[in-house]
Parts: sequence; C-alpha cells; structure tokens
Amino acid sequence: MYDIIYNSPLFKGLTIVELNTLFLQIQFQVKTFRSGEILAHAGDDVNRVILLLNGRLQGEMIDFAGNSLKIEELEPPQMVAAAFLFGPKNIFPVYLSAKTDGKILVIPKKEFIVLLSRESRVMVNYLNIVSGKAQFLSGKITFLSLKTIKEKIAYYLLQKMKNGESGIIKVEQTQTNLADLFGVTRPSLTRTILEMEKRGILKWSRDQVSISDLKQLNLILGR
Amino acid sequence: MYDIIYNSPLFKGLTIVELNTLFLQIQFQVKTFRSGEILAHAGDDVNRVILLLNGRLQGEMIDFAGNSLKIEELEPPQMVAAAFLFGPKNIFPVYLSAKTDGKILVIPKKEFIVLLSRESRVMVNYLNIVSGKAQFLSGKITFLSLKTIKEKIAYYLLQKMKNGESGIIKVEQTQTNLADLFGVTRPSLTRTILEMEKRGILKWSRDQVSISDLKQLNLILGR
DNA sequence: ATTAAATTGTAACAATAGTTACATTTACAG
DNA sequence: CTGTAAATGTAACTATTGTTACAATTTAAT
Repeated sequence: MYDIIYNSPLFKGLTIVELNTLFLQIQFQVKTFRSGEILAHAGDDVNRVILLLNGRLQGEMIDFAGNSLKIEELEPPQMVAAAFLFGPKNIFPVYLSAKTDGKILVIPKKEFIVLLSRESRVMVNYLNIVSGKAQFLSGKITFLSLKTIKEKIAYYLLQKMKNGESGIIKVEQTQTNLADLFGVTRPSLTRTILEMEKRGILKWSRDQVSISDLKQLNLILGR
Repeated sequence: MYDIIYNSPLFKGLTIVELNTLFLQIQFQVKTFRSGEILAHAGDDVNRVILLLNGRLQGEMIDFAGNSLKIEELEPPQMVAAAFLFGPKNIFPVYLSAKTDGKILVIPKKEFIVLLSRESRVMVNYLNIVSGKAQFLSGKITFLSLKTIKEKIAYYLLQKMKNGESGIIKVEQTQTNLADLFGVTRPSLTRTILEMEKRGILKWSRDQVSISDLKQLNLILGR
C-alpha cells in the first residue's frame, strides 16, 4: 500500500519509512469495492478522506466547456472530493461509483486533521490540491464567461501563444474535439473559423494556426 | 489589531490572548496603504498572506453570471487571494488596488506555514476558506454551464425552493437585477419569463413567483 | 394626490449559434 | 495505390438572445 500512496499528490515528499510511522499514529481503513458499486451518493456527508489506491472510480467532472455533469474517471492515487472535506458544504456534489473492482484508503476527517497538523508536508500537499482545484475552476470560469465562439477561439489561441512565441500555434486538436471542448457544435466552430480567416485574422490549416493580425485577435477580447 | 483579526474567518475560534501569544511566535508586518495605491499587479507572486484590517480594497470578482472581470470590493477582515497562496500558480489573478486608505496584515508564506502547523484551528479555518472558494466556484460553473435563459430561470427558482417549501418563492430581486446576475439582457429575461407564464409553468408577480407546474420546471433542466 | 423614477411589458429587427444534411478533402490502413 | 474513415467545408433553416426604442405600470417621494 505505501508504495502506492508514496506517489500520491497528498503524501508526496515523504519517504516510505515516514509514511509507515505516520500511519501507525492514525486510524484508517482500507476498503475494497466491486465494479458497479456506488461509493457515495450526491448529498452524502463528506466526513472522511478517500484516496483511491487501485481500480477506477467515476464521478462528476468539470470540462473545459463547463458541462459539469460530464463524467470523469478518477485514477489512483487521486483523492476523492478534496474540496468538499472542508468548507461550508461538506456533501458529495455527485455520485461516486466504481468502474472496476478496487481499493480505497479511508481516513476519518478528525484523524486527517490530526495528520495535517502533525505532518506539515502533508498539510502543504493538501493545500496545494485544494488550491489547485480552486485555481482550475477559476480559469474555467474565465473561459465560460466568454459569450461568443469568436471570443473562445481568440482566448484559446492567445493562451496557447503565451506558452509559445511566434504567430504560429500548434493545435493538437481536431476541430471536432475543439468544438466539444468549447461546448459548441462543430459546424458553428468551423463557420466561425472560416469567418475569421476571411477577415484576415488567422489562417487555420489542420493542426497549425498562424496569426496574421494579432491586434484584431486581441480586440475580440476587448484588449 | 487583535480585536479586528479576532473576528476574521482565518483566526476565528481563538481568543485574543491566544492570538497575542501566537503572533509573538511569528514574523509579520502591518502596512498602511493610501487610496488609489496598487497593492499587487496581476501576475505578481503571491508569497504572503494579506489580511485586510481596515479600509477597502478592490479586485476581481466572479459574479453569478461569471463575468470574471467585474470588480469586487474586499471588506475587512477578509483574506486576499486565499486560493492563490498554494497550488500550482502562485500569482495574483488580478490587480489589487485600494479604494480608501487602510491597513493590511502581511505574513510571509513561510511563516504562515509554521503558523498553520502550530495552530490547527487556524489551519482548519484556512482550509474552510479555500474549500469554500472552490465550492463557490464549482456552483458558479454549474450555473454558467446552463445554456438558455429558461434553464437559468429554472435552476435559480429550484435552488430557491430548496431552502424553502411551497410553490411560492420570494424573489428579492428586480428583473433588471436578475438579468444582470444571469448575464443576459433585461428584455430577453422578461420575454422568457412571459413565455414560461404562457406555458403555465409559473406566475411571476413583482417579488413573488408561484410555481404552477413543477414537473415542467424540472423538465427544463432534464430532470 | 401628483409626479418622477424605477420597473416591467412589448415589438421589430439583427446577431449568433444550433440543427441537419451532404459534399469535399485528408489521413491512413491494407 | 486504393478504399474507407475521419475531418473539414458548406448551406439552408431554426432557435435563442441581443439591440433598441418606446409604452404601460408600479413605487415612492413630496
């Protein structure tokens, strides 16, 4: 078990020996689950840490387009519902069900608090996880608040350019995928891309986009 | 000072005496700022805790409609950029500027980590703050991913009913306000409301809405 | 009670995106 | 090299929302 949680975001930075010592001091359970089993219902109390050791779970996921009811698979060794253990509403936002057989590590919230104050590396790890979620969501909201497809394209491309350099952007996505990511239909996306091409803003050829008029692109976002 | 932070979400639950003792053990600064001053630029490193003691600051705010660039005022004794102290991206998401003269409490991140592991009540408080942010954002995304005005109305009303009971809902908002909250135009909202009335789903009279057909209302959200 | 301001109702038209269906082009397996 | 599947281009039509402007109604202050 310790070899698995050794690699988890929550316990990273600790040695296996340290993990062993730490877990001697707290109460926890390892539970097995069977494929198809429902581990938590939406609305259930979150009063424990659940760390997926092996197997696959599925739950809600926020995708790029914010279709929040889409289902995401959790892979080991991820934490379940990390942002719902604390805060005002300690309930599962969605169903949590098993796609395969597997095992979870369960730590009661009280024990977890002890653990956090005893081992500051775990505390920092956990803070990183929860903060990361908040940051992720914050970014999604920025994207979601873009109203038109043109704006979404502009934002997407400008983001890609930041991590890059020149006016040529590699898009490792098909338009079909992008449309899905944006939460729009594929023909609408294509239509908008072609319109932007006609206006001389960019040139989109398969997996490569070249920006011809950066000013106009920024203008779309009101910058 | 301690009388102010005594009431802050971050330090609540501790007595003034305990706060005094705690602050003797860590490094911190109290800084004054002047109206108009920019306390942090978007992109600046977040390597410190900032707690507003008095005065008013303004920064980015995510509103109900997700217009993320709207400006929100921070009031004392709130924390600034709580979700950006940890996590992968430790940078201010927005400008932070002063609306009035005032004072802030500044604790370097390193010191703050010491503080968190030394006083688990503060740790739990902080976890509650960050988790609360994540939960808030998660809720906003659920709302933002509703595509049509009809869906937004349905979601809004059903949320209101949860905390209530009967088929009569008090809406302490004008349609003008609601439209703004939803991120749509007022005539469009009115039009949609009237259409829903025509279909016998609800009856909207000023500040009071009565649901005539709960099933249809749920159906709009695909439930 | 009267008036000004705020709120709500309405309508014509424009803009944007979804829907559906099919044509064309490209990639790639055999 | 060829055939098939995937990706992209295109078009007509519908649905939804925005825009603008004004009318009707309600609220609240004097």
